[in-house]
This record gives sequence, structure tokens and C-alpha cells, in this order.
Amino acid sequence: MDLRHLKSFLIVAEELNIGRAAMRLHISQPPLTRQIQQLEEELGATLLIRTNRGVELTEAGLLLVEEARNILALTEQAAERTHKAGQGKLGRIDVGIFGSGIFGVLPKILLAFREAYPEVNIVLHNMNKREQIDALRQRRLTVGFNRLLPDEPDIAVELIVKEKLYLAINSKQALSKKKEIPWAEIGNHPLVLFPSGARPSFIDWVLDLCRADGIKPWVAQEVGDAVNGVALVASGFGICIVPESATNMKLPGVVYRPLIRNPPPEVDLSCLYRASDDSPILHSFLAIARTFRD
Amino acid sequence: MDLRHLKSFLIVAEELNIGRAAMRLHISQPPLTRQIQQLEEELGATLLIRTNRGVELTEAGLLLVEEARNILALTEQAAERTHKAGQGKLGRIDVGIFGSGIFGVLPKILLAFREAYPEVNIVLHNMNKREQIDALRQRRLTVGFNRLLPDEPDIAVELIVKEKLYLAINSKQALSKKKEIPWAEIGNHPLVLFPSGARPSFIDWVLDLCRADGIKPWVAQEVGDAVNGVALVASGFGICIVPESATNMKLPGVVYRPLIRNPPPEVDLSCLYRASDDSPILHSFLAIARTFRD
DNA sequence: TTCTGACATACCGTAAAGGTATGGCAGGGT
DNA sequence: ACCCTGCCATACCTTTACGGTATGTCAGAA
Repeated sequence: MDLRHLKSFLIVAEELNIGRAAMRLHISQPPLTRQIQQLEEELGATLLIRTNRGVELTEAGLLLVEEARNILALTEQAAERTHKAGQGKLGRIDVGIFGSGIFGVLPKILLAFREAYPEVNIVLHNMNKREQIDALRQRRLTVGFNRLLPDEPDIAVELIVKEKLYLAINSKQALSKKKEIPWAEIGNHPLVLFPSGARPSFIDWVLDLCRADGIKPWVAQEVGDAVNGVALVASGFGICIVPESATNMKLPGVVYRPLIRNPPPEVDLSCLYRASDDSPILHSFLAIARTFRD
Repeated sequence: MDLRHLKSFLIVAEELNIGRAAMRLHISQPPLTRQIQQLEEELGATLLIRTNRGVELTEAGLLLVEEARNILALTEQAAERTHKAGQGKLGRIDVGIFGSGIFGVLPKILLAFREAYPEVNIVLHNMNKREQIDALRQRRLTVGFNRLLPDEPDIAVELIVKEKLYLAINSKQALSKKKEIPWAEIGNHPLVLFPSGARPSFIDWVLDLCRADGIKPWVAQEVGDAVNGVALVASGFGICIVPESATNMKLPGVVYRPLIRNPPPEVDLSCLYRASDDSPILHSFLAIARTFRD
């Protein structure tokens, strides 16, 4: 069965006159007559009763009109949806996020993407760095966000923003009176560090900076992410070094102060994706994400 | 969009290899490659990622697989259903019946038809003779059943059975002791006649018979149909002439006795339909009905 | 490097689809 | 009663497009 035949048949059923229907279809009458004949032969059913004043529908014809309307509507919709999917306007995107990532530019990117592509279903997955890379390779993720990413050949990494570092301090501590904290001060207080899993990570980068400056940090506790770190600061465990985005997390008894060092300490927030992935949804997403680059 | 292209695409999506898919479709590889290319161009979306080991589906392709499965299944079903409708195996038939018709051969015909054509929806309409003919002309009925039908050029009438006449008698009457009742006896008892509407009808035919025999009937009451007539007999209104089929209606206090006359009094049960109607459902139905002819 | 397996391209022949002209049939008007 | 008109069907021709064969191109494996 041919969709063109169904379309023709529908027009004939509307006009009840093969000649007029042929005009509407921009073909001449004989081919249309033949199309209907072929359709009837293929279906093994008489669809039209030919009269001298035109045609009328049989019951089989009447039934086929309903079915054909359905089929053609479904087909149009399928074409439309496939086209949209091809442009990255329809579908699903799995985004890997991490603990403190949720406070900074990431929600702004997600919101902008949702507004630009409302028919793309955004699914968020909380994962650490290692899990994100594995999930990307297994196609469980389309894109991930993280910091301090290793250079792997099949995973592309794009810097989104560099964030300055802040020190989370319990407001009862004298240190909280200072407007800015010199980097060297880190060595003088018990330190809460994160994240605990998936080395090397933010922890190691901080420790490397300290080693470079000849500072011996006093590590009081390792925690999973910035949220837990700042929570411990609130209850007086010590100080905690966090990226700027985490300062959006207001907790009672915690203040944030900029850390001063030369060169200024900055940590990246990057997105990562399969280098070989050229799916339109990913690239629509990356285009939005890039507008948030400094 | 072409259904053949969708079919081809589905096979390609199953094989993930254009060459193998072409073999399954019994065509060579280049035309299939072109079909997919045309499909992609028409939809404005990349459906396949060509690799050196075959092809894989894009998200748009994955979506189209689902849509295509739907469309093709619906199309097959439409063809199947239309074919059945063309054979009179699927659809709807509107059958006009009348009061006492429901007791005799009519339910047997309906049952046989329902068993032979289970996918045809039988809709019954209780109508008198005039209403049936009008409804047929307006296509609200496919076929009707009635007695003593007038000869009209556009309405075909086919005799199904001739029924002998019986007399419904209250069992308290002395008359009920007789095994058979001579026709002339009718004049000696109060008579319940039916149907009341749509003259000429059964009533007139009975009165004509009486007139021919020189009998003056004593008409006690006219009622709408045999059911009401026999009910009045049960409560002692008088006697009532009924066709054989109505004797299936057992009411307490009513007995049925054959009426004897020369020639024997018989009334027809016929079906009627539009003479120009050659719809397969009607003719399937008529074929079943004819098997019940004597 | 070469070989293999896969998809893409070029070109040709045939089959299917459309166009023109005409036939056949049934109603309605004269 | 006849012809005229409108409509669908048929015959025949033209054009389109679809499939087949041969070949190109590319990437990964031996």
C-alpha cells in the first residue's frame, strides 16, 4: 500500500468526483482512476461505487477513509518529530552533575537550555568524576560537568568558567573578621577537604598549591562534597576551601572570604562529552553552555 | 514519505548493515543506500551514522524506528480491516424488526449471522412496516423484516417463510377444548386484532379473508402487536389470530390451536432491502437468511 | 602496506507513473 | 425519442524513477 494512494483516495472521498479530485492533486483524471483501481485490487475490496454523477463510498471505503486519516496524520507527525529530533529540538539529554556544581552557573545553563529546547527532556544524574567518564563511555550520559578533568583521548573537555577560591569560615572564629584571607593562613587552622572519592581531584590540587608555597595544611576531615564541607564548617570543625559557586549556599554561622594568592587561585568548571559524539542535542546544549563562558 | 522507504529503513535499523538489509529486501545495496538518503533528505535529519563496520542509528533514527513500526502496523491493520469490510465480514448492519417477528425464525437468522460474521455489529430497530420502508430509503436500515409487504420498485422483498395461522384462546373458554378450530368459528367470539398502525396490514388481510368467507368478525379490540394481543387473550378479552411464530410466546391461561380453512390460511414473513444495495454485508446477511427458507 | 568489508557514486536499462485522446454510459433537457 | 453533457474507463504514448552492475573511497585488521 502506498501513502500517495491513500492521500489520493482521501481527496476522492472528499470530492466524490474523480475529475475534481485529480485537479486538486494536480494530476489528470486517468492516473487517479488507476490509483484507486490499484488500491481496490490491492485491498481486495470495492471502495467506490461509480455512478453517472460521480462516485460514492462503500462501507469498506468509508472505513478506509477513517484509517487513512489516522495513518496520514501519524505519518506527518512522525516526519515532524524526526525532523525536530534531527535538529536537537526533541529528545532527551542525560547530564552528569556533581555536588557543589549545582550552585553556580550550571543551573543557569540548564534553565537556558530548557527554555531554548522545551521539548528536550533533561535528566540529571549526580555522579563523581570517574562515574561521569565511565557513564559517558557507556552512553548513559550525554554530557557531564566537573572540575580538574584528566586529558583522555575519547573524552572532550571544554572550560566553562574559572572560579576564584573562597574560604568558608565559622563566624565565631576571629578569622571571620578579615575581609580577605591570605593563602598562607590555611596552614594555621584545621582544614575540611573534599571530595573524598575519585582521586586525583580538588583535594590534590589544593594540597599541591600548599606544597608549592611551603605550607603544611592541617587536614581535620575529608568529606564527599562542598555541601558536607560547609556543613562541618557551620558546626565548627574548621575552615574549608570552596569555589566561588559554593558561596551561594548560605548556612547560618558560615561566612565566605576571598582567598588571596599570587597567582590568584582559580579552579575550572568544565563540561565533558564523547569527542566522537556529533548528536544535534549535545551540540545544541554545548552552544547554550558556551554562551555562559567568561 | 513513502511506506516502502520506512519498511526499508526498519530493516536497516534491525541489521545495522545496509548490504545485509538489501539482501533481506531482495534488492541490491546501492538502491537501498539511495532510499535511506532520500528519506534523510526528505525529513531533514540524519538517521544513520555510517561507520566502517556498518551503520548505527542517531537519536532521530531511533525515534523514527518507533514511529515507523507504529505506522506500518497501523497500515497493515487498515488493509486487513478494509479487506474484511469489503467481504462483508466487518462493519455494521441495521436490521428492522417488528413486534411478533422476534419469536420465530428471525432470532435464528440473527444468531446464525452473528456466528458466521462475528465482527459485524448487528443493531436491531423495532419499527412498523411504514417506518421500515422509510428508514431503508434513508439508509437508516440495511434490511428489514415484515409481513404483507407492498410492491415498491426501489424496495426488494424476499419471502423467508410462510407461517400457518393459530388461534390464541383463553384456556377457560370451551373453545380451547378443540384440537383444531375451523375458520368460520372466528365470527362467534370477540376478536383481538393487530397491528393497529400502518394500514393495510395483517388486520386487513384477516378481514379480507373473513369477507371472502362471508363471516362477520366481532372486533373487540385493536392492539399494537401480537404480544399485546395474546396478553389480552390471557385476561379474557377474546380470541386472537396469530402467526405460528407467536405460539412460542407461552403465557399462563393461553393456548394456541391451528386454524383450519381451505385454502389453508398462511401469512408470509419476508425481508426487505434497497433493490439497488449491493453492499457485501447485506448480501452476506441475505445469504444466511435464505438458508432458513422452507 | 595490503587486504577486506562497508557505504557512496556513476551510469544504464526497465518498469511504473503520468499525460493526451478517446470510448462508453446514464440522465436531463429539447 | 433524441441529443447533449458530465463522468469514469481504456488505450497508447511519454517521462520519471527505481533497481542493477561496475566502480570508487575509506578505515581498520593482518
